[in-house]
Amino acid sequence: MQPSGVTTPTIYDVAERAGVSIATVSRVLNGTAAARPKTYEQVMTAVRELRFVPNNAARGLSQGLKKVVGIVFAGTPADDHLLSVEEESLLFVDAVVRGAEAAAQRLGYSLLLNGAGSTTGERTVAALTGKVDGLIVLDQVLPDRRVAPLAKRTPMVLLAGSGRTRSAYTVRVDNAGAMVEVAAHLVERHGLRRLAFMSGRASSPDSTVRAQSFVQSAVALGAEVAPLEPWRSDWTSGGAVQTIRAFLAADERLPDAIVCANDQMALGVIHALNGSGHRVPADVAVAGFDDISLARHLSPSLTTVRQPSRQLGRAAVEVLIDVIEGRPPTNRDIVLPTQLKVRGSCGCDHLGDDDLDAWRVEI
Amino acid sequence: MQPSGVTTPTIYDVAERAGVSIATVSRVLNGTAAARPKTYEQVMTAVRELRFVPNNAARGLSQGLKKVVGIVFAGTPADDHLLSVEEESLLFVDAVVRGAEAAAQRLGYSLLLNGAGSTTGERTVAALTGKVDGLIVLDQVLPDRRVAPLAKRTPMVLLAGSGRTRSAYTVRVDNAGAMVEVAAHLVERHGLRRLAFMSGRASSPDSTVRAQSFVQSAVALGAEVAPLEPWRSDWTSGGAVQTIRAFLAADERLPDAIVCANDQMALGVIHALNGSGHRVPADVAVAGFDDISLARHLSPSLTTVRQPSRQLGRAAVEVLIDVIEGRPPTNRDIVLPTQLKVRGSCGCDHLGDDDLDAWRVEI
DNA sequence: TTGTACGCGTTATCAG
DNA sequence: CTGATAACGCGTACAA
Repeated sequence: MQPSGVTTPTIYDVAERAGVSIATVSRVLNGTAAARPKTYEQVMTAVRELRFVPNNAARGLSQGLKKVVGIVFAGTPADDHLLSVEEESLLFVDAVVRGAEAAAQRLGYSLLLNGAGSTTGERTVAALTGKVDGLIVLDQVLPDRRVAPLAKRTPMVLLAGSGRTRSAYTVRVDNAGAMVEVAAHLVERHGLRRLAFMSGRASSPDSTVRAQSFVQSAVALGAEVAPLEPWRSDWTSGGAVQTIRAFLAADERLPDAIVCANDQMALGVIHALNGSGHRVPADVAVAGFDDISLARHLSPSLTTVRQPSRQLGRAAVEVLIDVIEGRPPTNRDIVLPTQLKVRGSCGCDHLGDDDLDAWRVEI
Repeated sequence: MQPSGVTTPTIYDVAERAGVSIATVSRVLNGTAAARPKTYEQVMTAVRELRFVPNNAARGLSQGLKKVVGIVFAGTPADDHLLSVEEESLLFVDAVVRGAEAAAQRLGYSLLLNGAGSTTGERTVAALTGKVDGLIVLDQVLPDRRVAPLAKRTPMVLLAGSGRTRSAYTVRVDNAGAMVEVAAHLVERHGLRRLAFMSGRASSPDSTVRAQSFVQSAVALGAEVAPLEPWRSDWTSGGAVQTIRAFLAADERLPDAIVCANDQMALGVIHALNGSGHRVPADVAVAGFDDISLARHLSPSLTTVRQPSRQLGRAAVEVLIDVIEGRPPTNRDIVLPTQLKVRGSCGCDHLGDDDLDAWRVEI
């Protein structure tokens, strides 16, 4: 029964040791009802001596609430042989997870982490249903039309993505608005005309929305944007390096600016450009998206759209738990603000201290 | 009972619909015993129609196995107000978590994520005991002497750290050996004599071991190392920037090389140096530790010690599950290899393509 | 091959 | 204020 051989004390052990019934133990432990001071003490010392910790499985069964929320991200292919290859994961996802974890913990829940392959999303989500009270599903794991049936069975909030799904709660940023700002900055402030947008994986609504909005507003401002497809990459720095190299090998003329769907690709672009003798931002400007923590500490520092990643995770958890506990929020589509962070890679002189103080942490 | 109002079908619903007993349902679902083809089909269609998913709490209670392993990292202070400050988290930890998640999933387990504050480590770990079958505890969450009592109650593996704890399984890298290599490279290959080591948080055995080993071997090679304390930072880029600025403000002479306890600090060091007109590696060489995925795509690319972060997570999960399922490994201290990655920041000409092919991922 | 009935550890409902 | 005892949903001896 306990394969590991270690035996854990149960509430019965505590009750016996304290000379009371299990009901009493349960009550004092949960503060459900007051107990006589003496009884209280007896129970507590028994708990301490036995180092009793309630079995969450039993508690979950009894209460119908496991106090666990799951978060599913696109990333871990089930196939093991791919693991060695895909070493570079999405920093944005990690930040979201951190925020979600902190929020869950604060609200008395735990966070169950779960990667899903490109084809396993639906199955993964469905299976997880038995282990959690609710789910946070990130961009790219579930096509919009798969959401509704799943959301009907389990409290569920979609994090990032298009925001077009009405069947579940959504927490996201205004991708479209952010790209309008980027385009405006590049075209109007820097007078750049020949632009390119490097997309992430095709299955990502986030990437798609950013691309479309960027193209649209750039064109509206009189600039031209290179065809999207050849500029597609895979969200990673390594992938972006490859894409740029392929482009350079084809001996094509570089655009004035390359805007990337995330920071990691922007990094790769800068690296590849530097490696082939091109200067950023002198020869070509580069911008990213996310504002990963390292972005400001690079040379050149990265111009990017700040996305409140941790807060996204946190908001998602808060909404989810509200739903789980029967307080469905009225706002079903929460949109958090973005902020254009103008730094060195677009050609602006970076003052270097934009918000550095915020980074100080006592040792 | 179900605060969210959604009702989930149970095994009884399936049994009724299929016209069999719950025992039969359980058997076909778990493959415990063969069933007549017809019965099998009846059950499976009922399962499909009802979209039945077994309740993990019940299953865990019944079997004494929750199929969940927890991982505890130092990082999320319980205090909410600190969240806004500490935005930069350890990339190494994120990588470990990714590796652990993938491994857990492959072995049929789920990963429960849990941050612990500097003072809450013990309590957090103890409380988690009720939710999981075993725990992975990262560097910095538990002082060595707190490990034994906890490890006695729950299968537990320590990830990173000194490796000095005999009371639990340990998975780590050879920090000391790695630093010997770094020192040798800097002193013998580059002829540098005046060195400095930037530590991470004082509570981290990882940082301490690296520092000690580096100092020792550098001195043995005839170099001198600046006093450790003024060079201490907090693992983050932002912290490192501050440390360097403070140092420069004091108008002290820079060392020939600054070796950092992790890559993020190395990045910050380079950034701060660049910002004050110093050139890396021309004026001062810089090296890191971890080899985060971005390290090779920076300018200059980062010389660092590659640490197999994901594999650490994976190995920890594998060991843990072996213990949980009653197959205690004989090797209680698993040490994974590190590799010195000589790149641009130490002054070596970086060929640029060291292992770039490994980063290609199909889109 | 299948069904009955019990146990897993908690919480919660009732009496007392 | 406290103690029996019935769920909770699933796995599994034990019988048939």
